[in-house]
Amino acid sequence: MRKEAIERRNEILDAADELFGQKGFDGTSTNEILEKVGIARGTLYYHFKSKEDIMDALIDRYNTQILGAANGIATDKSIPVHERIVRVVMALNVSGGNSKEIIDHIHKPQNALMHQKIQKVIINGLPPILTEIIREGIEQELFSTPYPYECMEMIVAYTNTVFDDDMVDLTDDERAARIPAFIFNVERLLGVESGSLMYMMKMFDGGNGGGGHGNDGG
Amino acid sequence: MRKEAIERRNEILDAADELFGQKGFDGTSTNEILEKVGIARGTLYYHFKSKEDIMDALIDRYNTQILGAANGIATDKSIPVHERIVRVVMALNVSGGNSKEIIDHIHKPQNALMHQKIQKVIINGLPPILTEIIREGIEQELFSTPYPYECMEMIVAYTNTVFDDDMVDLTDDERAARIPAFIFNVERLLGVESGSLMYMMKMFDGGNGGGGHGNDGG
DNA sequence: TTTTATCGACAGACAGTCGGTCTAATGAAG
DNA sequence: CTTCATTAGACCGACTGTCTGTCGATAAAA
Repeated sequence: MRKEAIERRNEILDAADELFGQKGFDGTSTNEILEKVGIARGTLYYHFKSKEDIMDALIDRYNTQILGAANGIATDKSIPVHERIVRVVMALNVSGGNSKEIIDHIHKPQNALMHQKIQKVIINGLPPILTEIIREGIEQELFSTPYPYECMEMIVAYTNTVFDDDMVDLTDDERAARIPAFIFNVERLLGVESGSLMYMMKMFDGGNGGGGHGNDGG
Repeated sequence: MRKEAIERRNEILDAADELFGQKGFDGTSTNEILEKVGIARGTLYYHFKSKEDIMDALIDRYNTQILGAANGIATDKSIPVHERIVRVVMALNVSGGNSKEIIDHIHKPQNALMHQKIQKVIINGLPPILTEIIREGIEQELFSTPYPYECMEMIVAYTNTVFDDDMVDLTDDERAARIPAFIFNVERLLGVESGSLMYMMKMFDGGNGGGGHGNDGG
């Protein structure tokens, strides 16, 4: 019945996480949250100052998870530079990583505000991580750009927008067709020879399960 | 007192437009709207089926205005190809065009859903318009890319994200520093020689009034 | 005893509904 | 031409149910 504050907080966050994911932020009432946890109204507001405060705390969790995962990949020097970049970006947008579930969660129509807040974290948090990889690649003379940061910013902005089910309605085929174009553009941005990153196609296919977000194409 | 339905509808939309711009969608109550128009509750719901319905109608208006303006510039063959592109993009993001006011309007923290809906219109509606310009530029051998559409999609996604006050917190100086990098990257994407688009810097400066979204930097 | 966690009744605000009213136009009867 | 009945569209405002956030009381730990 009575619990440590942190424990209760997490119970509330877990419940909210699930409910927001199912019904969206606006579609979930505080009553539903506290009923799910099995606490009274006052308790909820003892731990959180508002409903939005719950969402912000949830986003903090996501932040840690998403950027932590990204950082983990980014600093793993056993993975070749090329591959690291794709993996970091893919972890968010295409493949079936941990953070992918979060992102999918967020991509419900009712979650506009949460979506925006997560996007903000990604667009501000991911480029610095990726830029470090690029610098490494520049040192190894794999890439060549005077603006590694802005380069990454552009790539992240793109993938977060276009490979976002809410923003651009693409069939699986259309999405697949975007990938060579995307790789081509990335090659140009990073100043590498055309075709030299095309081998990454297979990573998208593999991570994607042959289709995209929905069921896989037969 | 008694008016044509279309007229009333527009009165309501005008009021909602202003109020949403000042206080955001969530921050504006239907009472405020109907008081501003000077009508009763029932009247509001006679003309619109819900509050969100009002927002959607408002967005339809924006669509027409934004994409209409973009199209007007895009098809004006008296403007050189290079300049047309910048102008179309700038009309949304940087300069003080008509649609800029709408965009600024939308960039209030409380307007996440409206923001998202407008972004969706832009990311889906603008690249086709811009792609036509690019094709013209390719014919004139100004540009060279096998993926004009995806190129434009990337540029639009970028400007809509990074030059968006809500998404990336940039000082006026930081924003100004992004511009040469942005132009450089666009040059690479469009396959033109480095520096050949740099003259466009002045367009950003001019349209921007020397600063950015806030008061101009001294 | 003091602090920390919990409770649940309550207030205030809001979106959307519903039965009813008002008005202008139409048209038929006087 | 006038008068009265009818109708449909525009409008009204009280009301309902729901929701968020507050507060004083209370129980359990420290």
